[in-house]
Amino acid sequence: MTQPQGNAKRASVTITDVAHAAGVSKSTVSLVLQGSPLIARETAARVRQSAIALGYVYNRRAADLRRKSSNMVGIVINDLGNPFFAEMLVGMEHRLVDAGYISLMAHTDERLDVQERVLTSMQEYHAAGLILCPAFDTPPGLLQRTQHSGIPLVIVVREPGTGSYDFVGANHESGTFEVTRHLIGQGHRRIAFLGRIGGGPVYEQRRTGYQRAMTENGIAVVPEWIVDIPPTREGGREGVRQVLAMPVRPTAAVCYNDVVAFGTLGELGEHGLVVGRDFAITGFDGVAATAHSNPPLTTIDMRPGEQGAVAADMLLKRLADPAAAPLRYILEPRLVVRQSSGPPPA
Amino acid sequence: MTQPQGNAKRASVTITDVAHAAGVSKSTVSLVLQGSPLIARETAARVRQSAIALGYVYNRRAADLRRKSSNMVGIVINDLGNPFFAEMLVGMEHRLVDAGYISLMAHTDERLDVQERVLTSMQEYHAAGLILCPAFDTPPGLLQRTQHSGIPLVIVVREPGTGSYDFVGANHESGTFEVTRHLIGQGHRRIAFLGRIGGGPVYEQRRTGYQRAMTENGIAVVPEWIVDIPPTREGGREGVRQVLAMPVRPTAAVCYNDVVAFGTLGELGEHGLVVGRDFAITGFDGVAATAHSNPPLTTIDMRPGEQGAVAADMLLKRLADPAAAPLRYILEPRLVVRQSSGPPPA
DNA sequence: TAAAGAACTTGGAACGATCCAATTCAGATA
DNA sequence: TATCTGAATTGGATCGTTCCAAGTTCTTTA
Repeated sequence: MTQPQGNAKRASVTITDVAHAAGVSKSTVSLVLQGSPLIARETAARVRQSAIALGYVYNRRAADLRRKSSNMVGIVINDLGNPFFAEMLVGMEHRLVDAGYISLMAHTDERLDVQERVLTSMQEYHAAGLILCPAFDTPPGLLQRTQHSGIPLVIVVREPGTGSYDFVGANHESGTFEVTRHLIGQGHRRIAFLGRIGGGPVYEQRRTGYQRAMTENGIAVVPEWIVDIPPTREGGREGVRQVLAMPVRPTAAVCYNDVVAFGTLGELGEHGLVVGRDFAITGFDGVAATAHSNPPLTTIDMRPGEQGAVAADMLLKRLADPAAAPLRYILEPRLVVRQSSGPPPA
Repeated sequence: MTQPQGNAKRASVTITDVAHAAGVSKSTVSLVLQGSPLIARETAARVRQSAIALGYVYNRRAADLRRKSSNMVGIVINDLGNPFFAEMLVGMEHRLVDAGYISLMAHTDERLDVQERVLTSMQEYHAAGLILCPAFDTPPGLLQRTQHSGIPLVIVVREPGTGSYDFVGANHESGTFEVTRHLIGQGHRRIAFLGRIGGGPVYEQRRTGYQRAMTENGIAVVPEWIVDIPPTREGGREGVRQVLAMPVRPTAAVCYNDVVAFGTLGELGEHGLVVGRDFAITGFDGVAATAHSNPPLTTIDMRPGEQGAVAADMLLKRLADPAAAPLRYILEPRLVVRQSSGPPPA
């Protein structure tokens, strides 16, 4: 009734219709639309008028087909529920739109079959390039296949296998090393680590940083301090419960990421403990919410928005020069100290 | 060096190449790819083999051009920094991928020019349909123009003007009414409202619900209780500072949304106040993080993921039946009581 | 006055699929 | 043997652009 309407009859206005209306050839219209200086001013004006009058909309698929190009960029994200990735997506998208691209976005939610599907879909649509935050356990073969298809590919955060991809990542180990050292500096000795065990390189690196900081400061890590929990808010709560149940209770916990840390804030609060005074918590990622939680969270700032922007820029560079050597950007994390990491209670 | 490679020579493998290799015509290949039962089993198998052998990838733009269809759906979001919209996006995207669509996503960040640009871009790409969370102050004309282009359009959250669009929204007034009544039930009398003044219908409705609950319970709203702040975490902090400075201090605050509420948690904590005991806070939106903040937040659950899914379903319905009467879905919010809204201190 | 050049403009062949009408070719039927 | 049937296959037009080589005016120059 109300929806399509006038459009039902004439399928759509084409460049040829505009040409007719303006009394020129379709070639001329095409040139006008591309802003070519070859066409006389008045002609161009006339063409543009007819286009508006007819309600013409440019058909980019047809153009792209002929021209064998496109200005769509595929973005594949593994976990949009985590604000880290949401902020990264915002950073990417912003840069791409500014550069005149539009993003084909897909969320895999860590499911490999979905990832496979959306990647082929993006190839079928001839995306100009792809930015991929690989799902957990992505086989390196997938990346190779994708890369082989000839579409420029930038990998972000996780690096499955050791290919020669364009890559944007971060030094995770130095991050947890820093933050753990900070806690030790505050006087903590019994420090727990809340995260996944054996969940791929990023997990390993973050845990290693923690362990290295401990041993380098002469503190032996008690195995039970390393608590295996899923990297979610719920996981954070669970971790806290385990820590509080330990016979000799730690006074601080280094969390795998900010989301886990947020979960611990909720749980510790419910146990009547004031974070930063009764127990120290640190996060990892530097999502925007860390500055405003209760208490504000000491974290490792990974500047997610910046990482996204860097990835987008890298893809744009690659598009400009497809033959250049692989690009790499490894972000050096920064420690941001806030109230959540005070010294242990006397 | 490493990137495109073998693909540089032969631009790309087409259906014709596959046809040649398999010793059939391109029509046959096309039919095979579409899974037509017309083609003999062995022929189909042979064609599929050649396709794989040549590394053929289907060119959906070419197909779509001819077929005048597409399975891209445009999603335009106004504020991805707010987890409410991020969760909604996840809900939509999930549903669309399941239905075999892929999403062209754009984030406007409340900028009208960006919104205009991405919408035309999506039309130029002949998206099969559009889901739009309009930016602030979107002129109703834009929607009409977009709708006029013949692409099915679902509007979400904000409804600029009074068109006959497919719309997914919520009853905001009843939400704040409920939550305010809850606070009154807890014994609060001096209740502030933290949000934008004159920021469009959604703001108005939420404030109205608060005011109605107050007056219906015989409480006169002191004008200064309505605090005008931006709908951000920073805004929440700012609002708290203003409230705490009032000569006769309120004992509770109804926040415009969860993000504002999170800001207040941080700020109140820094003032040494325990939320839920010394001061009551309520949010609005029901984002996932509300269940794990410190303290967990009483909020109005708007089920953002569900709203997204409903919007996607609505678009799918519209695609199936473009001529059907406009669809509307108004979600009834639910009050979720958690620790942040305890009774006032004695 | 003819030739050369500049400034525009244009026809028609791509691009890689779909789709329709037409064709081929067994095997069945008369 | 001639005709018919139905299954399997195919040629060629088409979708809406771009792009190239070529065409048309109109000035300028020798």
